[in-house]
Amino acid sequence: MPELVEVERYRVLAAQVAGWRVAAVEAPDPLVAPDGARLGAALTGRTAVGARRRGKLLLLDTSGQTLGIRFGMTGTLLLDGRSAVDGLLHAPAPRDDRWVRFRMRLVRGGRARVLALSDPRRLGRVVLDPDEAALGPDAAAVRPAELAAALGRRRPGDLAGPALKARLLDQHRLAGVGNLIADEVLWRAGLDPARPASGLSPAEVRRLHRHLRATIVDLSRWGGSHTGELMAERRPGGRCPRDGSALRRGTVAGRTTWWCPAHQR
DNA sequence: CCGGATGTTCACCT
DNA sequence: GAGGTGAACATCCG
Repeated sequence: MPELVEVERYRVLAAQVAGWRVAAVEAPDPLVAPDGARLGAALTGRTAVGARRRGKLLLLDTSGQTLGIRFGMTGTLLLDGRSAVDGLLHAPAPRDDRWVRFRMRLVRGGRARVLALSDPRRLGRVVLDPDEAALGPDAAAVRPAELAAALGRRRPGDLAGPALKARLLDQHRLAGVGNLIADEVLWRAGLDPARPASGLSPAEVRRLHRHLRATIVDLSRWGGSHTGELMAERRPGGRCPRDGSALRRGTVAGRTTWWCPAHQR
């Protein structure tokens, strides 16, 4: 379920344990939390300091090392058994205890809280000191010049080059945009997902930037990546909410992509 | 039973 | 080296 919009909610949730001391760590799934023993040893006894986010990566700083959580497609963060996205979920509700792949008990003044990762599909990852520098600028705060840089410049002799959507999804260049946000942004900006990214005019880059930022604000307010205007039409027979054209479905950058052939150019 | 899924990574092409 | 494609990961859902 998580793209940047969801992970930001997780960050707010995780920030609640700032000042609490880690009393115990459970990492029973070696796929999701490789080297769980080292994780426990590093974190136990440390105090949580604060929570940050870069793209889809959640970072929990402690008095020792930093805990990094990636949520994959179906991961959800729980605090005391409750999710930050309860009632807004598109993915299965985190009701099943079998889906808890990582759990941390924190204490302060005789009270205890539990921060946990629920992830049915087990594509999430829990690691120590993740490489934050490998991620591009955060999409929620990206500036126009940074977006232009992320799209890349046309090199002499290049006729085509990578697709616009592929660049938006490339976490090394721009962090936080996932498949649903990408389609929503491109639909709003009236840009064809398969267009060469380096072929955008300066005016188109500014338009894309404006819609990227506005989309993230809107989806955050409305409740998640799946609350976009295009979302309801991502189905056979779906029509463009703007002009009523039949939407197209295809594969761009290896992901299922929906777009309006009439107004996305 | 089958197809698809909000992500990342890797092998293998061109 | 750069991009694209497809598979893999493992599980649930419609």
